[in-house]
Amino acid sequence: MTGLRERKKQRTRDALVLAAHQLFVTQGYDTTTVDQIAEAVEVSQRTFFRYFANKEEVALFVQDMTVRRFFEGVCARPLSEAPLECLRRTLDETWEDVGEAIEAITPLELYLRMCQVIEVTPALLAAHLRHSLLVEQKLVQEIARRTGLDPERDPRPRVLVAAFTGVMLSAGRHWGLRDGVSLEEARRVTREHVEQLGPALSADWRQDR
Amino acid sequence: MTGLRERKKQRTRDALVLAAHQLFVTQGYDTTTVDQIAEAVEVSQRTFFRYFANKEEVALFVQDMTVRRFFEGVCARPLSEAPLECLRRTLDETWEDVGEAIEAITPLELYLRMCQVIEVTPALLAAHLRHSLLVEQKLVQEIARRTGLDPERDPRPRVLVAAFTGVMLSAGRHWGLRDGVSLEEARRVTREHVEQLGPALSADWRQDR
DNA sequence: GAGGATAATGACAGCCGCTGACAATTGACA
DNA sequence: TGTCAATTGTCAGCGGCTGTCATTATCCTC
Repeated sequence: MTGLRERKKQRTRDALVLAAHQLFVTQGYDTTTVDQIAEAVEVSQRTFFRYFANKEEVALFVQDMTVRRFFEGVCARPLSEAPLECLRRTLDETWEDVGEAIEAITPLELYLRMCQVIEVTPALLAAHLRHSLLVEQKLVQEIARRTGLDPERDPRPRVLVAAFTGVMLSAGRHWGLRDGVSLEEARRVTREHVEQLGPALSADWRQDR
Repeated sequence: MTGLRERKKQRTRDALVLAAHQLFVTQGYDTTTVDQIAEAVEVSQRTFFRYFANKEEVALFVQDMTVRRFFEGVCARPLSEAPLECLRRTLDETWEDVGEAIEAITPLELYLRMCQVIEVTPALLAAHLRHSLLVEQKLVQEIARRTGLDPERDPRPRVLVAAFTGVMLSAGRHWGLRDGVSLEEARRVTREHVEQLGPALSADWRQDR
């Protein structure tokens, strides 16, 4: 099914991601040069840029994959579910799959530490937010499709998705900036945040949680 | 009150912002070099980088100012208002002030066109999102202060602010990517989106708007 | 299994964003 | 007016990124 050429490319790409992650995590993103990454994999700098459009991309490669998985999960849900419910359920059910997909490329612990690097590196944080926005737009299209609304005219798909992804990013950030990070902890924090979406918007916060 | 030196700096900064905006709007962000901006104001490239940390900063200078105004508006509101209400009211009441503040630096129409450039330029969009995130964090602190909650423990300030700014960014984007842009239109679109925050989260979208 | 078509890589040159260092100029203030 | 501090220009240089072209490696067919 896959020729030698194809497999070799895959291996090079994975090696670049792995080497980059290790360098970023140990010595920081800004202080790591593309030359160092390329050298670690024994390819030329030019080759690196044939695999990744820029330095950010290799740092966000795994991250982007997880987000893409989430989107695909949403698309696969039954149409009977209400929009918000659909997003929430997908979140709950994609978690294990994503964990496996990550470990196919890089050790889980390395990825988790990379998440922290992303949060504290302005350039990466910015790129991460932009990438999330792209998926957000695709999500709007999907929610509109599911509900049969025109995404250009009815603001509700936009509003729902914007609020939801805003909260998810916030949760991810809150989790990533803590000391101990684990997939389970991420899941817990994210769920907690999404659950608070309704209460937080209510007029009165008097009642204790 | 201000010495000659001070005034000169102010003038140089404004001139750089203005020249940059004009160049960005007419020939695009990526194709405009810092050298061109510096040359238009007749300063050295090195001087440009003494006024702005990077090329993005000059492009987002006015934008950032408006966001900062909004934040200050929130801080000035009476404590009696509920969190969401406070954000909504601030939005409604800062609009004219912001318009004036913009025109003190650059023609309004130029700024509006610059907003569109930001939306279609990946690097600027990313930086814009990151800057918004910084303000988001400050907003969380402020909302927590107003409600007397611990922003580290209670997720509601985070969740509310994340949802709110997410929707605002989405509204801004929806507005900026249209053909005709005006301040009034922006206000209308933003208000509409924020108003839909509650309905969009409800389980059932059956009822027509 | 030899051949040519095609794809991946390396080497090189060069642009642009950005920074450090130092000297020259300009405004502030006694 | 002279001294001090702030602002600026110049220059050298690094790192991200791209175009180009020759070289090498895989693929496919006969």
